[in-house]
Amino acid sequence: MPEGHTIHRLAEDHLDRFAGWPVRVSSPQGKFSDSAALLDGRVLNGVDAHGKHLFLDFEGTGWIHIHLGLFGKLGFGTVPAPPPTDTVRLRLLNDEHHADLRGPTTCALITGAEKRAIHERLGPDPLRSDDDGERAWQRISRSRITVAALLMDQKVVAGVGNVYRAEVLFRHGIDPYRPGKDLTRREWDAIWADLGALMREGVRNNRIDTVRPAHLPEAMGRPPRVDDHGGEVYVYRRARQACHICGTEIRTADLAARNLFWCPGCQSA
DNA sequence: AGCGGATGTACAG
DNA sequence: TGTACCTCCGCTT
Repeated sequence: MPEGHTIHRLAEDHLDRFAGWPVRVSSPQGKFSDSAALLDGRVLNGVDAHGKHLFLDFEGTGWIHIHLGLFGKLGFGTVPAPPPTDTVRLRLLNDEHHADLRGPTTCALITGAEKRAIHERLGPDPLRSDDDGERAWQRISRSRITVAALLMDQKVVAGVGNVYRAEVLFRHGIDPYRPGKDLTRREWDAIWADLGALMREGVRNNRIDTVRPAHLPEAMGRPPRVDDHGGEVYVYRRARQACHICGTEIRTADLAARNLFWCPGCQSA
């Protein structure tokens, strides 16, 4: 259940467990069998992550491109690996570890050129150290689209999903329906910096917490909810409950087929 | 047992 | 804008 922090964490986890050595590659479910046969026994050279896209570099063969979509999961374990169930799209295995991929939107063997094309259609990622928010600002500041929709558009910012969207707009007191062009440069710079900090914390903890880093107002110290997703949040999935800061009922609405959450008391147009 | 949802995206019209 | 796709989990019967 992935936003960008999950993918960057998975990249690190693959690097730690599999890089530098030959990897046994298989597709128990069958949908990736042809590519798995080409990859089996090759050395994993490195990994990359951009937004919600994960890339694994196999010596002399190409990249495995993984996108988890809404349901995809990657699970790690030690050896001996249990018999794979019939939903395991991809299994990686070495002398110490295994990794099972289930339910991804994408699991494909691609070339370097194809990988470059994917990077080109993604916006800057708050977790990629060479990226900055400038390109995103160019689009946001000229757009009549709502900031809530812009934040979810991976061509504008890569890696933000429904939880970080809701939480970052809450933290900065911005009504989700405000058009991008009505954001100030100062507001955007603060959002971009905060996304970087929150998402780095997300990579470290492997979950989304929006209590820390606590460079926002003291009032934010009130006890937040531990959501089903396992993190501490202020508005995400808190519809009709009282805002932890002002007591107003948290609202929810459908926006582009996703559930939006915000506090009408704290977030202004 | 069967349903509805869920941290997502792509495509059709 | 609607729909299809991938899987799992928790709730209802």
